[in-house]
Amino acid sequence: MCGRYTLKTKATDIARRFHFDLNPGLEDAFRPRYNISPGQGISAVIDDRDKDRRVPEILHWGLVPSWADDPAIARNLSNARLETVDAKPSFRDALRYRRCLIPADGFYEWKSTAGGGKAPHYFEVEDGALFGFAAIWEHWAHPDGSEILSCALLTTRPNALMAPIHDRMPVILPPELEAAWLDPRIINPAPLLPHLQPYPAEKMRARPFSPKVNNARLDDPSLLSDPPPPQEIAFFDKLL
DNA sequence: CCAGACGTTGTT
DNA sequence: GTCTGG
DNA sequence: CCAGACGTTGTT
DNA sequence: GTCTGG
Repeated sequence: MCGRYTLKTKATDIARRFHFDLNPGLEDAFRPRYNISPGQGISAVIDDRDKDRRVPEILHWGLVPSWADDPAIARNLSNARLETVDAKPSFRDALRYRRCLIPADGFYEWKSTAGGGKAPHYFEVEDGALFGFAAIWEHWAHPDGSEILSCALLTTRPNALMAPIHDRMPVILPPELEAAWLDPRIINPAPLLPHLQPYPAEKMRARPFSPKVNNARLDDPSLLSDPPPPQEIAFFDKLL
């Protein structure tokens, strides 16, 4: 699955890469992040049909279906399986009408170890370049009148690079598909889905990571230079 | 017809 | 074991 | 995703 | 809201 990622690229570079205007007031939302977790507000890019342009949006990571009685259901819906997303009542409308892209420049997956432990690994695309996770979003009206905008990241089977670490991986949009994925005029997503594949392993790289990332309160650049456990380095070296 | 679920991950 | 916080 | 809490009463 | 189970 995908339950943690980074977005450390400068806000102006993110806006340029995904073609949106960086409105004032988004400085904090787009501050460099090294440990983004479910339950937080995350930066997304959507195509606003009325304005006919791409806009940044802050969405709660964890989707709340519009019919939900309790928004706490979001805790279980931070991901949506690509294989079934078009059939699930919780996701179907969002897939048709509310697709979005989540800017990122790396993500974490945990490898279950023999002793029942978890060893984090860090994954990047194209030598650390920005990319977009394929995601869907939804709105939920609170009885008190307030509204929650929320999202779920799509997942799929792992590519060859990820398979030794984990049995799922997030769906990363091929850049040439980004425009169609965001296009709100496309309300039949079926032709898009075959283009969503496990991202090519040869365009990604991976490394074992410091267990400090386990603690979601730690969100600073020192994580990236903190050494991983020696046994995980050894495990990783054997894969090559 | 009404009642009750609706989801993912990991783990067993 | 399960729920909440980050 | 992982980490960490998880409870009451009375009193200050 | 919509689908499934009874």
